[in-house]
Amino acid sequence: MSDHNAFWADDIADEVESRDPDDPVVIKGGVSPSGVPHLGHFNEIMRGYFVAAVLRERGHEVRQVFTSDDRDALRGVPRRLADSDWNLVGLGEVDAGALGRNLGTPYTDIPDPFGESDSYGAHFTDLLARSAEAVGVPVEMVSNTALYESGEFEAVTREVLAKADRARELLATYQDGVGEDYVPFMPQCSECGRLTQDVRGVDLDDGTVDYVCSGLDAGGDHIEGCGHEGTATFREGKLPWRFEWPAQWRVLGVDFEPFGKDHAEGSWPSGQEIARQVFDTEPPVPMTYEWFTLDGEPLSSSAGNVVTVDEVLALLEPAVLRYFFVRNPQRAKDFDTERIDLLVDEFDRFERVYFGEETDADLKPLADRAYPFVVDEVRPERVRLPYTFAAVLGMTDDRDLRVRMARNQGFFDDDTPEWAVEEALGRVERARTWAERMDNAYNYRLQADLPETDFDADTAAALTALADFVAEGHDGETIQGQMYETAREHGVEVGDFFAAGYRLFFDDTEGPRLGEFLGELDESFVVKRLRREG
RNA sequence: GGGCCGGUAGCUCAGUCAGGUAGAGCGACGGACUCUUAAUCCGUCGGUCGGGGGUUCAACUCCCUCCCGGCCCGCCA
Repeated sequence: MSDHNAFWADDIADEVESRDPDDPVVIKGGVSPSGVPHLGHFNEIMRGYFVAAVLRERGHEVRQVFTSDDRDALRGVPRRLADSDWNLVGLGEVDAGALGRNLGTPYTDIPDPFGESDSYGAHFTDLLARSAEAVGVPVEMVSNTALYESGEFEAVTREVLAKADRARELLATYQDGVGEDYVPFMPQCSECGRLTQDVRGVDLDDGTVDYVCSGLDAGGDHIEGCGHEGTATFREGKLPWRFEWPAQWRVLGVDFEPFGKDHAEGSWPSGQEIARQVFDTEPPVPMTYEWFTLDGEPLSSSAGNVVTVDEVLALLEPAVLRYFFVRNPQRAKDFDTERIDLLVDEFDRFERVYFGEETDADLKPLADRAYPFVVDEVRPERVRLPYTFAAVLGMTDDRDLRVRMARNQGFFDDDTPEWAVEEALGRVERARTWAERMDNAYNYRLQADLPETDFDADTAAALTALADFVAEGHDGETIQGQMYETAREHGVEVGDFFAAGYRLFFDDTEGPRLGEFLGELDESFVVKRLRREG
């Protein structure tokens, strides 16, 4: 990153431009469809998205492609999966045994455990593609398996096998355990479908390798092969990751690629050199991003600590999610589901700074630059209800009541466009979902029916008196004040009196600012409820 | 052991690249609203910028060193 711009994507774009690339500029990301795609995987898409957006704004034609590295072998069975509707399920709910028998087999050759897609790989690739769509990021999905099968990878495969000695020496400087017999190709066994590392001979003219199906190492474990001895073409197998990655750069003409910090010191340095010395191609502009944590813990598909984009979008708008990726990629960010309100408020502030509705000299340059890429459309008339206020509105299902309450607080007026009201109400739904999932201080539900109660005589009398007061017609603030008066007049502790009110309306001991909340409700309903008549 | 990236207020983070007297939001605390009851407004408190050394008139910023955390060096985004 040469220059210093307010927005990191401009630094990258500068560097891409300095190489004077041919149009279209190609931006790539990629993951193995190993399991439930989660928020962390979205780095691969969102980092590219912003760079693509900046480059397009500068007049370039840009392709944002995403490789599903779906010829990778299943190395372990994840603890949790997701069906095509994003329902997270444990292993017990699918045929786990079938998955276990497919260890060592490419994802595209494993049946979809849900029986819906063509394969395990296709299933999870599809989920990721739909996530990108939901966030409004158009990416071209490219199947790695398809690249092999169609022959698009055949030339690079031949190239690396022709230079096998150099490839081996090169890799050995980056990794231990690369021995004399190392061959940079993993054929797929024609009998059992597993990949194997055991290549016995290479025929460059025929484009084939002879192998023994003796399995492959996965972490500390070894996945057994079936022992079959056979011959595979260059299309029937795959390059090891360290070679496959630079091969993708070459075949797809990649100009920029972001990657996680796990690759920063491993695959990237070797990949650069392999690209230049084996594939005779210049590696893309790189960018390392830090990993997110989820509620302070590492995201992990295998451990099941994941939050999917689908889940995130149930809690906040796509624009807020995009904003999450605007911040410094070099720093580890925590996605704190307990405090979604803070993230959303931060976005709202970012937006106000952009529109000049709030002053923040530090934030202003970033807001000016990045905000238009975060929203679908720059619209000054939009209405953003503070997230926790939206959660308060979510205590009732009554749409009119929600609108009235927001109006009374000055968020809507006669000039508010209908679309702005709709979007604001959309946040109410999300905040409601949040309150329920977190079961937090906003998870109160206005009770349609009279809850079970057990009040002493004084409290009952005080409630009846308050009912009479409400029946006279007062606004919320006045009712709030009167509650203190009424409690004292009847010798009831103020706290106990509020608790009684919360019991009646929310069937709980706590809740929102009660008097003002009641002031928004239908008067006859409030009076009846205070009299415990229904 | 070696390497990369981080370590700034209780929390989340800007600021470090071009050295010039520490910033924001949230929280906490206090106050206002005839009112202890989570939506509003005002105010206050709050940091030896991980520790130490060096360069400089001047260091959060540059150099060295140490500590802590994550990651990589095991064909795993």
